[in-house]
Amino acid sequence: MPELPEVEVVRAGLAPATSGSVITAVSVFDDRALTRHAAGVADFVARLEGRVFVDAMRRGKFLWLPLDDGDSALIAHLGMSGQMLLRRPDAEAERHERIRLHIEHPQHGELAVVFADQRTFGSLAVDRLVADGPSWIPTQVVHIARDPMDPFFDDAAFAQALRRRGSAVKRVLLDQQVISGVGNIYADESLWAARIHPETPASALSPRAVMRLLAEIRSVLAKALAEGGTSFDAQYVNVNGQAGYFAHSLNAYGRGGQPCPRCGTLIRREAFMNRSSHYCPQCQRRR
DNA sequence: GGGGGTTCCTGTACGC
DNA sequence: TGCGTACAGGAACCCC
Repeated sequence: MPELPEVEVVRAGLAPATSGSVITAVSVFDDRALTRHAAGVADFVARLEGRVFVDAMRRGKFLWLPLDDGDSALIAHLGMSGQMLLRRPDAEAERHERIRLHIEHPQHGELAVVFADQRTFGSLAVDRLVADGPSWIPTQVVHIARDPMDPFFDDAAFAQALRRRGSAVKRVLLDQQVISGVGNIYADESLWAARIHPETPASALSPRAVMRLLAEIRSVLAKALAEGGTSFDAQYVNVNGQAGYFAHSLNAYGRGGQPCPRCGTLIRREAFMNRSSHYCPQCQRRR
């Protein structure tokens, strides 16, 4: 499932091929892939064809490629199963291909940027850029908090936000308006590393525990990024269709019934927010 | 505005 | 073999 490390791998993979490329043609095969683009397919195509990508940016799980008009960008959210793939221009259609952008790069020549998405929770859109402090971000990303790898992430504001919330700390970690980029996998892994029970009220955490948690979030995300992200199946791959290796390094997520790598107690899996939480009942005591 | 539940979607795994 | 069902979960949306 694409969380921050997976989206960053995709961004970094796209950047060298897309930056400086002119968009020569756009094909939309399934308009459900444009749920974030309210103006529809024709408008989406018209706003892209003939434009040049100038960069590749990311905040949390949102990815965007600013355009040369200076005030808009192609944005992408991969949802559960979205993929951005770089293909030869004549490559056969992917199984769940929804949109294909034909681009031409001054050095690399013609390429296809393919947006494929099995569960159709992902979407592309062309969005307007607005100023956000020193940077420019799409309007659809304005409400998303900075992610913990962002140099402008405010540790003190994060701690304050947790103090104000009585919800389970895991629920708060998944709130992209408090901290972005963390999803179910890395929330479970970070809480395991920080020895915090996922149902602990955020406001009950000591300042020291909050800082320990934030440090573990950063550590887990950095390790996952270094290993190319987490792949369980073909759902997450980089722009070349290759899987990441971090699934081999998971300590809690997906390990229900297996021994905790730290103490040997069996990892517990519980329903939580219409999904699953994985934690060690010994290391992560409920307060 | 915080809190918590529901909804969207499709492929896979599993039980009968 | 075939059918039905549970499950995976990001984020918008809703009501309290």
